[in-house]
Amino acid sequence: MDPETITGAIANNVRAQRAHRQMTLDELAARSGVSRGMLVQVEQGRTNPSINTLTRIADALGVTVARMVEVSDTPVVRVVNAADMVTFPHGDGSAARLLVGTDAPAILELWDWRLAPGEHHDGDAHPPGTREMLTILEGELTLTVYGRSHVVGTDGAVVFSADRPHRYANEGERPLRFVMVVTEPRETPDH
Amino acid sequence: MDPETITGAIANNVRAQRAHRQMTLDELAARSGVSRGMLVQVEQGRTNPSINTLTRIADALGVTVARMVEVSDTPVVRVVNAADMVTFPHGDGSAARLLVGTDAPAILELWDWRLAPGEHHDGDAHPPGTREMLTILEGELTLTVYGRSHVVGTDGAVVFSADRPHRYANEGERPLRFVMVVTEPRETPDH
DNA sequence: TCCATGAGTGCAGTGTAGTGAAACTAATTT
DNA sequence: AAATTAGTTTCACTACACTGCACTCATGGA
Repeated sequence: MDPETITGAIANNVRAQRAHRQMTLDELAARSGVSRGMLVQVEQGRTNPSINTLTRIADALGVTVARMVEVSDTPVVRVVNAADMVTFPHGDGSAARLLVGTDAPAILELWDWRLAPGEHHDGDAHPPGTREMLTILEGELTLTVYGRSHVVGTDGAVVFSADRPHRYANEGERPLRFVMVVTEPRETPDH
Repeated sequence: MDPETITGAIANNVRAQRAHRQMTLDELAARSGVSRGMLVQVEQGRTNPSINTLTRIADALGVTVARMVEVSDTPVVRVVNAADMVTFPHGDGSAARLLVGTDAPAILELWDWRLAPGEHHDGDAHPPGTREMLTILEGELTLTVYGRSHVVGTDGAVVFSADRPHRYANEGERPLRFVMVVTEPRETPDH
């Protein structure tokens, strides 16, 4: 991502937020403690603000810093056929399919998991903030997070923070199938 | 929001991302163009990086800048039993079940939908930024967004922007069941 | 017409982000 | 032992973000 894209997004966001609140440059300057001249430069994308400056501006506008640096993209409808999906074989009768995923503005992945009886999978510790949400289509899942185990039955659901190591296990006697949603940073071993 | 909170979040995020990719400081420095000494300071939250620096680091790690500055609050493990879920009956043989949901920092809901043949559901126009992601467990879904229809077969998946009116329809002859994820990254920017 | 308000520019001065290199730990490894 | 690798600190130096103030240029009332 080009740094100018970010500063441009910041420019748009700051200006839009300020306009939305009908604040003048002087008001925002007084409220944020950032000089008016600097605000002009930020709103024109002609500077390279520090986190400190950005934080003060975001606070004065009542929004999060994350929103300030969000690049608005144009979403479209994307259909993924079953034949095009990536499948990660994991054992005999076990596999994980990445159904569909996005990476902006919020990273989301939708997975279809199958675990044969006795099988398990150890998930990596995702970056802080990562959450996983899943529902059991058939069978019974034993989820271990934070050193504690939770049993989720068929049609049950669970949401948890995945920034720690965690394990999915099929300790039952029937095949296990569940759909999982992963949100937050993704773990593609890119380039 | 305290600037130190942001720099602390950046520190955690950068360190977690780098560790997850098993990159050394030298590798990240070479890839990002940010000096190794600076990276150490960033990862310790002892500096006030500029957007330019942040962008280069985020790029080298393959994540968005917005994610770098996100403050992660840690939700606990929450298991929802099938008996406790809220079901919205929708017709004969049709129903939507809210499996599990969160509302901070981003709204995330997991739904289990069933539509009998001939049934349909019109979704409201969600706030800007809302996305829906779903996969078909059985049957065939006809999704209409932006005035255009898309047919998604069993095991297929689709992601689309839900800030416009949209319709789920079962135009097939078999029962339709699909799991849907609704995400709304931003709360309404007012007050 | 004068006056007020808001947006934007220009500039000297200051603080500090950021660099590059060197040197120091503390684990591995040969 | 010696050599390697990764993390951390220190230091001098440069670049520029940021401030504060004083301007100009609009628009819009009284």
